Amino acid sequence: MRKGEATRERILESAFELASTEGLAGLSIGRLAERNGMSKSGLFAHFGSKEGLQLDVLELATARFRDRVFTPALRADRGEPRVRALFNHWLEWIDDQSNPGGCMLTAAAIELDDQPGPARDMLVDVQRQWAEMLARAVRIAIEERHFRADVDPALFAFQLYGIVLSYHHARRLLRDPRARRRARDAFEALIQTAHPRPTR
Amino acid sequence: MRKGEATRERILESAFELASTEGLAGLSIGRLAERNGMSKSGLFAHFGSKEGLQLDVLELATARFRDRVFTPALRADRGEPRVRALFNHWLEWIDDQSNPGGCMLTAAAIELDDQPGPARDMLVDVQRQWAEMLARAVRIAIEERHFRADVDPALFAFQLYGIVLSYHHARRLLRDPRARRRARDAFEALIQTAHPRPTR
DNA sequence: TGCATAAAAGCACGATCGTTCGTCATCTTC
DNA sequence: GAAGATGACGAACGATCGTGCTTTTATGCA
Repeated sequence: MRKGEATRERILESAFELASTEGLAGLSIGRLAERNGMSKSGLFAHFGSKEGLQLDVLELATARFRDRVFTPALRADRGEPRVRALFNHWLEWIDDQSNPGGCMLTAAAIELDDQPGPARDMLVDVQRQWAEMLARAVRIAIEERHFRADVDPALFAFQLYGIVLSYHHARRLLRDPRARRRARDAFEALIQTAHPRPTR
Repeated sequence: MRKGEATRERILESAFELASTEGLAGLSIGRLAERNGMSKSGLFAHFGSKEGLQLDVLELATARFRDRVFTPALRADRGEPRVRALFNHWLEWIDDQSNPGGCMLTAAAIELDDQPGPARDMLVDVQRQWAEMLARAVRIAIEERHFRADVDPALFAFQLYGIVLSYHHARRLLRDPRARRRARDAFEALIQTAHPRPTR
C-alpha cells in the first residue's frame, strides 16, 4: 500500500517532465518505464490506461500551478499588489526549472483544443477558473480604488493572459533575451491604463 | 511529371488539414494515405521521409499565412490603417474554415519549442520575420505621425501578438463567444496608448 | 516468522508506426 | 511500335505503441 503510492508519485514526477517537453500525447508508457527502470506492465498497472495517466499528469500540473502561482499570490495585499503578484509568480512559473518545456497547461491548451475528451474538459475547467481568478483580483483592485471603476475585469484578464502568452512565445520559441523586459513593460503599460486618471 | 505534382499537392492539402487539428507530430503517413485513397508507400515516395512531409506542410502553412495576412495587409494605407489591417486579417485567418484547428503556426510554436531540428529552425525564422514585419508597420505608423514617437515598435508587436494569442486561447480552447469582442477591445486600447496625446 | 496481499515483472497480443524494396501500369519520347 | 521515365502498389521489415494475462517477488501485518 505504502510502497505503491511512493513509486506512483515517482512515476508521475518523471511523466510530468516528459510531458512538459514532449507534450501530453508524446507520453509513451514504454519510454516512461525505461526512464524509471521498471517494466511497462508494472508501470501501467498504476494508471489503468494511458488516458488515466494523462489525466493524472494534468492534475499534477494544475496542483503545482496552484501551489506556485495561485496560492502565493493570495498572500499579497488585496488590489494592485495582488495583481502584480499573480503576474510575477506566473512568469516565474514559466521559467521554473521544474518546467523544462514551459508551462504544461499552456502547451496542453493548444494540444487539446481540438481533442474532445475528459482531458480537455478538465483543462477547460482549470483555465476558466484561472481566468475567473484573474478577473476577481482585478475586481478587488477596483474596489480598493487602485484601478478605475470603468476597468473591465474580464478584459483586463484577457490582456494579462495575452502578455503571458506572448512572453511564453518569445521566450520559449524565439529564445529572445528581451522577452522578460518586454513582458514587464507590457504589464506596466496595462496597469497604467487601469490607474485612476490624475486629478487636475 | 505533371500527374505527380498534382497528387502531391492534393496530399499536402489534406496533410495540412490533418496537422491543423492533430498537430505536426500527429501526422501519420498511414492515416494520410487512407484519407487520400492511396497506399502508404505511394504517398511516402512523394516526400522521402516523415520529416520531409512535416517541413512541406509547415512551408505550405507559412505560404498561406503570407497570402492571407501578410500580403493583403500591404495593400492598406501606410501607418495605422496597415496596422489595423494586419490585426484584422490575422484574426480572420485564425477563424478561417481552412484552418480547422486554428493557426498551425501557433500550434507549431508550442509543439516545436523544445524539439530541435529543421522544422523548428524554419518556424523560428518565419516567426522572427513576422515579428519584424509587425514592428516595421508600427515604425511606419510613427513616421506617419499616427503613433507617438516614443512608441516602442518591438514592444507594440509583442503586445499585439499577445492579444492574438489570448484570442486564440479564448476562442479555441474555451470556446468563449466574447473572445472576438475582447480581442477588438484590447486592440483598440493598445492603439489608444500609441496615439498622440491630445493637444491642450 | 509466516502469510495475505500488494507490487512488479514477464510474456504475448494485435495495431500501427516509418521505411524499404521489387513490380507493374501508364505515359512520354524517339 | 520500342525504350525509358514516372507514379503508384503490395508486401514485408523491425520498432514501438497500449493493453491484457499469468507468474514471481516484495512488503506489511498477525
